[in-house]
Amino acid sequence: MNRMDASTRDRLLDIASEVFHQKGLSGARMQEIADAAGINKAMLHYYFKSKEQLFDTVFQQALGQFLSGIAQALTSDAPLRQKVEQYVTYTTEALLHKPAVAAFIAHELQQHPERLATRFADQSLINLDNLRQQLLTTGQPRFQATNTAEHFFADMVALCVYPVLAQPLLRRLMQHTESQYQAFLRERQAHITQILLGQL
Amino acid sequence: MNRMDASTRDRLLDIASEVFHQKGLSGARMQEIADAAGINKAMLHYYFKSKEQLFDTVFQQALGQFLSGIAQALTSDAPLRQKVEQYVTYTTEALLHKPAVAAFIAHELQQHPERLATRFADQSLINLDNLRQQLLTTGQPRFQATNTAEHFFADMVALCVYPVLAQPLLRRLMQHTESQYQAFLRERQAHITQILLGQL
DNA sequence: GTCTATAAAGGGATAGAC
DNA sequence: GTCTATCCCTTTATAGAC
Repeated sequence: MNRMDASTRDRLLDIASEVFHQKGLSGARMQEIADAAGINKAMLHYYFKSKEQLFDTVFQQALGQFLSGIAQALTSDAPLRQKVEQYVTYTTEALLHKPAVAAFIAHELQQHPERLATRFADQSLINLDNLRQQLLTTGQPRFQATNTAEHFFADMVALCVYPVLAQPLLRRLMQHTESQYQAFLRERQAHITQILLGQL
Repeated sequence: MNRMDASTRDRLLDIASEVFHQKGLSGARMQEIADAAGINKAMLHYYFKSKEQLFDTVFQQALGQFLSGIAQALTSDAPLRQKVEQYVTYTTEALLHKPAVAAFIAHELQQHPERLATRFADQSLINLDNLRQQLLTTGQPRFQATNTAEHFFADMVALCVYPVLAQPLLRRLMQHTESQYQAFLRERQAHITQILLGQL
């Protein structure tokens, strides 16, 4: 077999992801990726035409995974609490395995927001109306404010993602070891549901 | 006067900050900074020995401002609600003027957490004991849990910072214009205090 | 598919005139 | 203080042998 091997390509993608997540597009080096994979640059260019193309593949994959967690939670027709728990669990576990991915996406989107265009060209998969409806029908006064769904959504994502994204900072502020901080992040899952929904 | 002009240096720092905040250390180009300042690379190297040194200055300045907001809130002896309001206002306004700085700090610390060392070498300015005490004495059951101060603190920072940091993503998800999103961020100030402290 | 060698461009840094 | 010209290392990308 001499045609491009898909499993090799996937292996290279995984390795490239780690490097890109850590260093970003401009900080990553093709040489470093090749070294980590035990091949040379020429080989890497054989599988991916250019650094740009390799990066795009890595980035769209990371973004896709991140957005799919959101989309699943928002399009689900589960009750509110279950929806939240589902998102919090999914996101926390995903980020615990790839802590650098959140800062990576934020940093790269900062520079090129148009990279999102691909995702939202056809349909805006993510619709807050469903969530808004659920919030309003709780009857809770705090969920009657304007933009209640927008705030609730922003809160939920922020509470899950930021503590991972800012781990280097927060961990030092709290004087936690790495494993203490991981335990802290796990502890937050219940805490986040609590703070968002209270006794509901 | 032929000796290095401090006001020129400050002007260069401001311009360099914008570029570094947007593109990071590895993405920024000395040429671009020089162009934006209307000078040439040689001049830039006259004021700052190297790109590395220019970056360090920019980074430590950004980090210092970010941490000072936290330190002020935590060391203040104001009552809890006032403390929170103070932090939220300070941080929101600061980030509205420099939206890229949050992602910049996160991205650069991800790669070089040791850049924090300078800040925490002598004293750990930031101490959660004071906050913990205030939370416990509210009598509120939800503030009796373990790590209550850590969670409260992480929540507060996350709710303020993440929506700015992830603006390119969230803005598109919510289909807001830039000014709509800014209004949303201002609206969040009251919302964040409310969600953190409730009717307390 | 895999390698070595090298072309080609980019970008940080400095020499030296003014 | 400010500029032009240039050095030189790094890094992407490809040519071409096996």
